[in-house]
Amino acid sequence: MTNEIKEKLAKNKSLSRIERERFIAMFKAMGNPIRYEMMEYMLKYPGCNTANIVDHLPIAQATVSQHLKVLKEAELVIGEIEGPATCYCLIEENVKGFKETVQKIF
Amino acid sequence: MTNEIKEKLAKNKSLSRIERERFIAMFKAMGNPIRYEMMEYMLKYPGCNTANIVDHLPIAQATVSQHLKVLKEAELVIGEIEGPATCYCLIEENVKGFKETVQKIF
DNA sequence: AACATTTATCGTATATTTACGATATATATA
DNA sequence: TATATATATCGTAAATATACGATAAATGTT
Repeated sequence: MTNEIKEKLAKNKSLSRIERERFIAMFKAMGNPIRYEMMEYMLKYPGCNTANIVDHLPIAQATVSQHLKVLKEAELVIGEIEGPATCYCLIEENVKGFKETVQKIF
Repeated sequence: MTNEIKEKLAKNKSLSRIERERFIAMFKAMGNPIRYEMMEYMLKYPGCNTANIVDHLPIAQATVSQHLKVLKEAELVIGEIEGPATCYCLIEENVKGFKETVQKIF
């Protein structure tokens, strides 16, 4: 089987209900300017903490925390407790998976 | 200049404010299960009309029309009037552009 | 011109999202 | 143990999204 055919088959492989829901939740999570900015910030400053993000954005700390929760629930981002602070990073594997799925779909 | 370097530069090229807003609007538009389903349906049945989409979904015609408006405003979809009906298609160029941008970002 | 068909828009109810201040929680330090 | 610091959660107000039925608008047909 040629690689071309393999690729076509791969492109046709549809997502399970769960995968699909997670994929859509990722779109939704990134479809907000504040959260999009957060993603970019974490890409640029991996391991940044909540305070860093708050300083970088024009919204209150409580709101930042809420947006972080959305990104965490979408499994795009992980927060690791480090002392009294929480350090945030993109979940590279999942971001990669998201990007791959975007290529397959549409 | 090697292709590798060209690619890296391309990856660093950031979006203008307008491009960025459009990109985020696309995420938002696709971050809804009904609209996501519509996109898939149009991919499968390019040129389908509103009635086809209504038949395929569990929501009222008015709501379908509203969701179509969102996809149109996000420039992901175009509707061409054909007699009394409107035929819908993905805007392939923009979908392609979206996919490319997703690769560049994150 | 009257009527049927198809889609968009209007008005509106409900749900969800977004934002904030206040407060709770959790950890580090004095 | 008390205090300071960092973050999450709660309660809530306001904005936006989602859904519907009713109706308008646009086109094709008789």
